[in-house]
Amino acid sequence: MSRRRVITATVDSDRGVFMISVAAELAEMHPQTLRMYEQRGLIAPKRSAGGTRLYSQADVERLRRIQQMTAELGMNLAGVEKVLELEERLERTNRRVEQLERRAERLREEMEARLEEVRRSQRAEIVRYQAPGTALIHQRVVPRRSNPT
Amino acid sequence: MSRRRVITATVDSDRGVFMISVAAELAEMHPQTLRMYEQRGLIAPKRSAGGTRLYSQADVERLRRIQQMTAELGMNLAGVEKVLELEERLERTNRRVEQLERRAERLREEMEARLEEVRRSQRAEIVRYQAPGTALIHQRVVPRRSNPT
DNA sequence: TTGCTCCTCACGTCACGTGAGGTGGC
DNA sequence: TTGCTCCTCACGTCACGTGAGGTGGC
Repeated sequence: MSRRRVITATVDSDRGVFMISVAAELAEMHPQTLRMYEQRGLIAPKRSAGGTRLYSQADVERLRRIQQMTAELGMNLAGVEKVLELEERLERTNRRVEQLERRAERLREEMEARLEEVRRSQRAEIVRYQAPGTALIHQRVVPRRSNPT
Repeated sequence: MSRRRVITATVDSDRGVFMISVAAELAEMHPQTLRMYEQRGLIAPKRSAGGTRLYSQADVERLRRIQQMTAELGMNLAGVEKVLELEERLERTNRRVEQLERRAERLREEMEARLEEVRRSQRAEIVRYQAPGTALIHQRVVPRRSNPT
């Protein structure tokens, strides 16, 4: 039985919490590689007051994505940069598609509702115009007690 | 004055028309590089019956795109491959956005038209239902010659 | 024959990763 | 003091481009 305790901490994914050795281990990279990536502008960790790099959860995830592209796909850093940019653009566009689809659905429903409303008011108008006719008939056939004018 | 004649030929952009030396010159690449790219699966020119590579206009454009990524951006071929794939996906998504926008506009117009149609038919109904009312009034105020029932 | 094509092999260059080496502050 | 951090420099490896070298068919 292991005596190791597992501690789960919930922190803002953008908050710098890991020093370079930890971030490197989490991303399965050499610490020096992380420094190099920063110099190349691929990653921008926070810094402590003393100048120590502090990587956030989001930073580590980005590093793992980079690691995947370089190690598994064999891409160089210029390619990684371009791909990260394109993926971001693609994600934005995908969100736009979803937004448009939702909007179209809402528009359709709204229009349906308005059509229904118009139809209902039309029926109401028909009733209103029938009612005076009926009232007239009643007036003529059955004399009411109170009769104005 | 130059005696060089400029000939403009219009051909299917997917038809193989350039031999490797011409394609290489148009793409500003070394012929050997084109052979390498083919081996790597980045480009797939047609072949003549004798086995000579025949590059289409589309092939040349693709080569120029690759040239831009490798020479200008310094990307390696793994990155080029990934970027080409992502750009294709992005383009498809962009077309989808345009399609959705057009569809939404058409839907809006169509719904507007239907609403208008319902309103018009409603007005028609009102007129039709007012008419008998008016007739009743006339019946009461001015006795008609022919009176059914 | 000339100039292209095809192919394979090999080498130079450059990017990238990583290790060494020296420094400084919890 | 130990173990981390910071930095710069340098070297090994590998991908890529390109040249050489030999072949064959319009």
